[in-house]
Amino acid sequence: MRATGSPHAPPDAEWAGVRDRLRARGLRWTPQRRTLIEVLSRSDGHVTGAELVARCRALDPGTIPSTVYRTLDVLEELGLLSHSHAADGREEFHVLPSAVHGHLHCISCGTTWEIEADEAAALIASLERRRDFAVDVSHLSIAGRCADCSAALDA
Amino acid sequence: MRATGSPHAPPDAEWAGVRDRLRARGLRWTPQRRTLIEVLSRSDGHVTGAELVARCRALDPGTIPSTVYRTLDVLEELGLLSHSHAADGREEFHVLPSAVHGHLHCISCGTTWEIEADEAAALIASLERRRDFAVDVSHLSIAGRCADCSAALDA
DNA sequence: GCCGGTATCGCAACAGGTTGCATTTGTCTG
DNA sequence: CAGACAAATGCAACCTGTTGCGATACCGGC
Repeated sequence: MRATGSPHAPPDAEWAGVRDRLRARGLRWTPQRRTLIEVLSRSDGHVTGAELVARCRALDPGTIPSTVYRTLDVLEELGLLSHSHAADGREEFHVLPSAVHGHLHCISCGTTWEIEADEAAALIASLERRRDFAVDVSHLSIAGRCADCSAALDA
Repeated sequence: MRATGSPHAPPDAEWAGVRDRLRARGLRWTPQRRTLIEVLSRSDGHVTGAELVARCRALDPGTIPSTVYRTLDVLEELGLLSHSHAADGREEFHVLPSAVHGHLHCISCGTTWEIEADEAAALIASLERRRDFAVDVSHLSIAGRCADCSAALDA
């Protein structure tokens, strides 16, 4: 069972093209990158950096963290990934973002939800207009308490 | 030169009362906490955790980081501080928040600005209504590019 | 002014990430 | 297919915080 990703570009095609996309930019296709791509293509939704390192190590015990993090940076530049920070500041990666979106984090239960760009459109427009500030929506991370946790707290 | 803080409660009065506020809760007034309060009373605006540790060490070279961070947690519970995360995930503390507010971080130059709660009111109300999610505005941190950096990038 | 309970401290180990640098290795060219 | 250049890797050290635990020292009560 795998996420289907964006309707326009099937994920497998995306991943299959990575090699050539890298080369086209003068970047290289290495075993370490292959391993990470393999992990990512099986991942869905939100994953922390540490989690990705762990999964790479499962495929290749020789995996070095700094290599993984550097490769993640590269893939983010290619647009295959976006990252934000969870409520505690840890990195959270989002694979194959089919649409630009931000995240909602519950500080009680730790669950994450996506928020679509249009949901934050008013805020973004206001900041753009009043401060000439270009918001990076994909990095937007909002902390708070979800409905369930609020209810539990009242009880 | 020192920030004047909230109009209702002059900062010095706030800091002077900390000792009693701690004791009233069964907490203690220790030399280490005194040092940190001293540092905070001279700080204005946004400070990173590491910066606070460094300033404490300047007053007392024997300062231990974990003690500082634990004390910061305590002071945050008392409402004397709030913290959020900069665009890179590092902790950023805001001293004596006179009003609940979020932050704007430029990913290019690293500058931070405050945004008032009413500026994000539409977003907050919308999340509250549509998702029953209670946003923690003081923890809200928005990354993007400021006017100056956008202009510089075009050139 | 001493005493005892417990909040706090200091320390050491850990966790997640980043950085600088010497070495290795993809990849392009001929 | 060999050679050379630059991109990536591996490694080690570092940075910012966090956590567990035994030792210390606040502080309220007698």
